[in-house]
Amino acid sequence: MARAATTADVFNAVAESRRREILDLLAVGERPVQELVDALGVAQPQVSKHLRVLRDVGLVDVRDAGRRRLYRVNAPALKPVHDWVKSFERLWEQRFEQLDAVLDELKQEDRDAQQ
Amino acid sequence: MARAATTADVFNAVAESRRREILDLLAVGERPVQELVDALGVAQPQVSKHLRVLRDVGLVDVRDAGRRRLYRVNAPALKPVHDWVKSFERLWEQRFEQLDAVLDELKQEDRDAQQ
DNA sequence: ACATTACATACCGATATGGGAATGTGTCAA
DNA sequence: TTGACACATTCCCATATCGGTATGTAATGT
Repeated sequence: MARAATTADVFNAVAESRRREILDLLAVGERPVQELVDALGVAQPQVSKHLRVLRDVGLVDVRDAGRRRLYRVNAPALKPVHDWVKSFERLWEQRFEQLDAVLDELKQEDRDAQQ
Repeated sequence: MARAATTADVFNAVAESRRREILDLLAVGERPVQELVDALGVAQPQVSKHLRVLRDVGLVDVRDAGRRRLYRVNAPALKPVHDWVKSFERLWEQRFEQLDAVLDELKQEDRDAQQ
């Protein structure tokens, strides 16, 4: 065995920053490949390959329009990521509350010290 | 150039399913390495290496306890992922609303047909 | 028909990655 | 002190992945 296949799932597809950039651009609306190439400053084959990965995991859909191909985000495919991360939300809110408590305490001590 | 370094950021750290499993286990509470090894059924060195990656991106903290090392989640490190995904929330809710609308429409047609 | 445009795919090379096995390091127990 | 235990690190290997370049393919324009 060796490295596990990574482009096979949404988490890995999204792990690549270029692909996140692509999704960010498509979040605004449908776009042809060339626009993405221009916006990203990346060579066309690279963009097509990233789009291929995104398509394979269902993160984007395509539509033919003459000799261009219009890509768009399929947002619901991100739900697994959202749900997983959300399960930790409680934990970090807890953390921030604790931090707030500590800060309040420090302020209080500060006031006490000044009297 | 070649492949980009991937373990360097939170998105990639979390892209590996084993590491997500580790975080899930640690979400419950602090645990020594051996417990993770048992729970995951993975060899100890592999677990230690995954923990190393998680530590490097700040997703977990360690605490020495005798000859054991207790790991715990540092949830706030997940916020960048949460925030990014959340920016797409609006899009998929929109999608679901559209789906609901279509379903309602179909139901209506169904009722109409039965009359 | 031919050139051009818009994409996709194939191929190549460099490198990062994960698993396995072996080894190193520090701590506790007898 | 010696052995056992808990964990980290190192080395090796197979492979996936990314970028770059070249090529294939389909649609449009002349």
